[in-house]
Amino acid sequence: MVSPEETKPQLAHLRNELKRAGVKLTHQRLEIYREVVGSTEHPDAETIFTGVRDRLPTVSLDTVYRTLWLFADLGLITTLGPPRDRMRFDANLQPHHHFVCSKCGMTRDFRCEEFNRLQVPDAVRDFGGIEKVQVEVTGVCHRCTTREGQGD
Amino acid sequence: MVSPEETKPQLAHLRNELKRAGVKLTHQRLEIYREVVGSTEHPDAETIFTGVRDRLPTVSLDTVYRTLWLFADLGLITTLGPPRDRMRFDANLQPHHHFVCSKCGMTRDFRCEEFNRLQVPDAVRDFGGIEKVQVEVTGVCHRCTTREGQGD
DNA sequence: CTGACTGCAAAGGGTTTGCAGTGCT
DNA sequence: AGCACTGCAAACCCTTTGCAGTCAG
Repeated sequence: MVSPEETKPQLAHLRNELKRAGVKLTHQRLEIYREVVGSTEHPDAETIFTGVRDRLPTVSLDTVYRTLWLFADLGLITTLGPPRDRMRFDANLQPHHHFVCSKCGMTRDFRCEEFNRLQVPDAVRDFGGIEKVQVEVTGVCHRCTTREGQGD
Repeated sequence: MVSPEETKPQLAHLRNELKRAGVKLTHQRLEIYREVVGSTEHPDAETIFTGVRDRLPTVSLDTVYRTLWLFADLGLITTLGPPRDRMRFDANLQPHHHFVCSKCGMTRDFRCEEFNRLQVPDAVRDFGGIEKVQVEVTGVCHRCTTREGQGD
């Protein structure tokens, strides 16, 4: 958690972006924003929900979801990993890396010897034992690029 | 899809591993294995389900799930991305990379200038436009390492 | 004031589980 | 023949949606 002082400049950013998007700055949005910005872990909706309950006793979980997605749409936060609506399986046991489409979730393997040899910084070892190092390239696949702009 | 010929040596591997684990090689497991190994995309359970229906007209979706998780437990396949499926949010907009615990899903950011400068192979551009390149380090965090072996 | 926002509750969709019949070893 | 495995259906959990009252601008 971060002290209120530190998040002040970020709150100005929130105010700005919401105004620019033409949406209202509500008490809920303010507190949810403070909660997610103040957390260095990568909270799920429920964690945010629990975290803001002290300050917003009547807030509901679905408002947390709606608000977080609003922030994500405005570019104030991002989501972790590919759009993971379903579990996906991978029979490729060789070292490889991924290209993931941020629109549709399409995932393709590619091989790269250079990436296979990546050395992780020592500090990362403080988190735990390392099993695998994979590069994830995010972008928009050709199909989604083509579809863009024309009526879905 | 891959021709039956190509998957033959892999099937021997399946037979081996199942025997070693003391579980039976059933018709369903064989076909599901062929389906997932024969796919270079990263199919979800439903896709596998549809794919094996021709050969297994009465198979059920839950058997597909059980079988895929069995394979994953035996190390015959892996799953894509972190283990659990709650959506997680990230307020860190700076370029950064992730350490992810494969047991509990705990995710931590780390910064690495060298990783920020990674050049992706040209061939990857054929998949689509590139927005972001992130390194994902998978391992087991200290907490899970400590818990290992002792009764949860 | 007024339209956007919230809270409630119920629906939705992917995944898992309990149970009894089936079939492989 | 025994026992793991499968299919069925219902349960489960996270997430989204429709609606009516509420609040920011």
